[in-house]
Amino acid sequence: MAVSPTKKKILDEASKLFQERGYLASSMRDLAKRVGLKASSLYSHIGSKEELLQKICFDSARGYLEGMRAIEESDMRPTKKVEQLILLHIQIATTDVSSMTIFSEEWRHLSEPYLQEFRNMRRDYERRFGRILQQGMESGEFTEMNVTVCLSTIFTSLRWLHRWYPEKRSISMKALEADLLRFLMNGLRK
Amino acid sequence: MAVSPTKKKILDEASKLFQERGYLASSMRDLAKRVGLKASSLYSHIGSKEELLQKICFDSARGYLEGMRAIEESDMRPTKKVEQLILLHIQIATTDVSSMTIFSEEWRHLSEPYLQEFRNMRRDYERRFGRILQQGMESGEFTEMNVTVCLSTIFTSLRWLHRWYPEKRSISMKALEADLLRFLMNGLRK
DNA sequence: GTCTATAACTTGATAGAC
DNA sequence: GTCTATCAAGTTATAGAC
Repeated sequence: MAVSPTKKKILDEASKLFQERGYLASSMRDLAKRVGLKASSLYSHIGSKEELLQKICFDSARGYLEGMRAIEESDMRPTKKVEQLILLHIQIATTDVSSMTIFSEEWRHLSEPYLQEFRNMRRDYERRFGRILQQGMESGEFTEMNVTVCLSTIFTSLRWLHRWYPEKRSISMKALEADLLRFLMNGLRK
Repeated sequence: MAVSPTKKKILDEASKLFQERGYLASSMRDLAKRVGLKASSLYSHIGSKEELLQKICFDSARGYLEGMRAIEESDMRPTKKVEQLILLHIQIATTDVSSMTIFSEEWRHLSEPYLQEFRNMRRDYERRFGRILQQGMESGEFTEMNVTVCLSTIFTSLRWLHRWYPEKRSISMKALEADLLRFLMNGLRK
């Protein structure tokens, strides 16, 4: 299971490169240059360009799903669960910026059957998130509204983090998290 | 200023194609096939592939900026202004789905000097939107929080519309707009 | 493992006949 | 205006020497 240092470097640089330019606009020559190799040498460590995208996408997906399971199994109120889920997204976005971007936007360049598999995992996650929102509405903690609207709004608004974060550090991380969490929880309340 | 029917068809199909697959993943041969021509024939009507992207991006930008100006010039309260801006976004997203997507995500494939110009227009729009939010906080209509956080959250959450809308029609357009508006205005209130 | 060389293919765009 | 033919450049990936 130990990953060689070169392979790790390739994966790290690929994450950054795909984030900056997008998967399609990133060539294996660009990647090799950043790693300090010729393009052909990359293939001693990896099988293909898409394999890199697959690894990034599915590793990220695993992170979300594990976090979701831990929260589901707890006996918190829906309000607290949603708070924890939002904090999970924020934490992933701020600790692993490049993967988050790729996970959010580049996954559609996966080929089958990976594309289908990714979509399934995503839908599973969304359904489980939606179920918690539903519970919160039924228990009267949240205002009644279309679950898909809430869900999509929360997801996409958590997605801007990965664009914004690497740039400005004028506002402290803690303050940012607090304001974002407050805005979204505010949106749900009665 | 009249655009020939063929040119219009090329623009329309380009919008749809770029939205579905992304700008880079769309080839001129794909586009030609949809239009019902050979790739080389496209160049009797347009100058280049990027010219299509430019037109889509800047036409969209114009729509937002015009809407912004009308709202700025009115004498509504900040709350009402923000409501109107959100409705403007919803309206653009639901009437011109493909352009909205490209405007949101594909603009970065513009080359200079268009890229710089686009960024400037975007920043201008964001600043003006931010100023209204600031006014609302100062007047006590909105809760005090980081303006960039509000702004980015509102923008990106309005952006999911263009992914969601073409698919599901189970919820009526009016209900959707109402819930989304409510969620976001809720997020701002004290 | 890394390199050079290259295969096999796709891309945007052009030339020139009709 | 549309076509066929083609160019020039770029792509992922492989072969084989070292």
